[in-house]
Amino acid sequence: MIKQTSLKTAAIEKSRHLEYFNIAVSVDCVIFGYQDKQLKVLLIKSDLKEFEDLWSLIGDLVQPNEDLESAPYRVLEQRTGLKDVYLEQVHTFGNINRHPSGRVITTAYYSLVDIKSLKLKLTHNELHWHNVADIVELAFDHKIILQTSLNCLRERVIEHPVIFNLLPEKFSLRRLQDLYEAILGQELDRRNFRKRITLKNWLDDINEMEEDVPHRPGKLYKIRPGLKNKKFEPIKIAPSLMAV
Amino acid sequence: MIKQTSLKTAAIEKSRHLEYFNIAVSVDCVIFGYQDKQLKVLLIKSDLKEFEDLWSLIGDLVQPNEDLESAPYRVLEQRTGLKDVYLEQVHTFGNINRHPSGRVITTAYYSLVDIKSLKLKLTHNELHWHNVADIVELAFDHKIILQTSLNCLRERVIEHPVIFNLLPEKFSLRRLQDLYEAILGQELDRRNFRKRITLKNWLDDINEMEEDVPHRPGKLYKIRPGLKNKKFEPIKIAPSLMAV
DNA sequence: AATCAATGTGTTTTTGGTACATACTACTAT
DNA sequence: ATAGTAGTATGTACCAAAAACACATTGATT
Repeated sequence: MIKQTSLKTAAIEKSRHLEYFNIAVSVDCVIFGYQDKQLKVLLIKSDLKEFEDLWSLIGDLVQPNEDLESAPYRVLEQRTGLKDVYLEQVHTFGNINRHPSGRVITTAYYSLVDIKSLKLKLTHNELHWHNVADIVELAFDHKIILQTSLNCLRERVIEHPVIFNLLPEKFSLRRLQDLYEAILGQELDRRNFRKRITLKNWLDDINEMEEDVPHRPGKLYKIRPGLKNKKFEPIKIAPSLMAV
Repeated sequence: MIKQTSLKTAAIEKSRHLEYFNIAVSVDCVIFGYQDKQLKVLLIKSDLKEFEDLWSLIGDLVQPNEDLESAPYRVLEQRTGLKDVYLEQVHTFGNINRHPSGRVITTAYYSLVDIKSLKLKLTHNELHWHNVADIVELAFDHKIILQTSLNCLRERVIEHPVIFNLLPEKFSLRRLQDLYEAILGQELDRRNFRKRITLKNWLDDINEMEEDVPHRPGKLYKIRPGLKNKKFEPIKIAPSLMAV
């Protein structure tokens, strides 16, 4: 198993003895998942004595021969085996004393993954899923990083079809609504929710029904092909709020 | 006069000979201004032979003893003499080859300043204001940084009262609308614009009129005290789009 | 005095969001 | 088998905000 965190710490301790502008650069991944109506985040036990018994985000130093953007993909693949995940840069955190072992600036990314698709790989591992809502403290400044990421996710999820990265391929509208509620932290009206989702035209009705549910089964849907990992980035023309 | 860019380049060239994870960290400031109905950005002549005759953003390496967030404030004060400017982190750029002198990861910030308030300091200087709309090429990856920053600014300006950092203390609604149009890149309807601005309740009518204008003078306004540099950050509750 | 160019405001229409009620389907307990 | 329960599924009325739009006002210029 990979023991990256120790490597990272050792390297950071080494770096503090170098001169002038020697600052270590890392990435930290806020890996979101969804299970049992709860938004989850994948955490690892901190290996620093300063943060004993605290959990931390999964991160690593940026390698000299890799693009910054590539680092979180590498970290995610090393930790979870997943490729082609949805990743989004959130913010860069660089307070002087944010890392006890030395000067480290970290760029935070959040990722959305389907917990079921990597369940087996996590057994016998120091990684665990935690309910986002229940987290009270994390190592380093990772609590703030988590909060910032969650805020970004909340904004993003409303207008862009990224939420489906957290769900299995087929899902009912009820499950989708549960997920929205878990992310947004508030209950939604079922009828209005369904209206708006159909309006967005993100879903394909696949003519299947839920099975083995203890009630009337709901219809199953898939995300329309091509939408799931699409990046909807900057080149957004001026919004309508102040239109002519 | 400060000759930071050369220092930065020299330091970067030195750093490439250091081992392993030695990556330089810089900040780049996209300093927006507004004049003659044009959105402007403050640029400096690149001092790298690779980018001869190209302009670049104003940046510097992050010092080992300063917070990342402090660096852009320092850069801005050194370059323009301005304190208490409005600054916002945009994104961090870290492609391997983005800087020809070595591995540099840069965090971009944008800033909004009133051009008039620092006009004198820029004479006999290698700094110049450029029309954002006219820029076709910049040194490094600064064109993309500029575009990304502009997109952030566009989003921000709609909901938050930050635009006033670009204006003198007193201004007419017409000037404000011109500025919105310059930023958003589209024309706005005067009546709807005024309605929405008054609805936002950001302005104080100071009972003064424009002077020396070749037409009917308009009323002058100020931003309401306390709003100008206020940060309206993350703790934003779930938006109304999907409310109960 | 008449014209021009800008400021300043009000009304209607349309759209989209919110609130809300009822019918339908499957499983469960009697 | 029947009634009850808990979920799915859908439609309608109301309200607020955004867009489209027209006219009166003020001051400078001719």
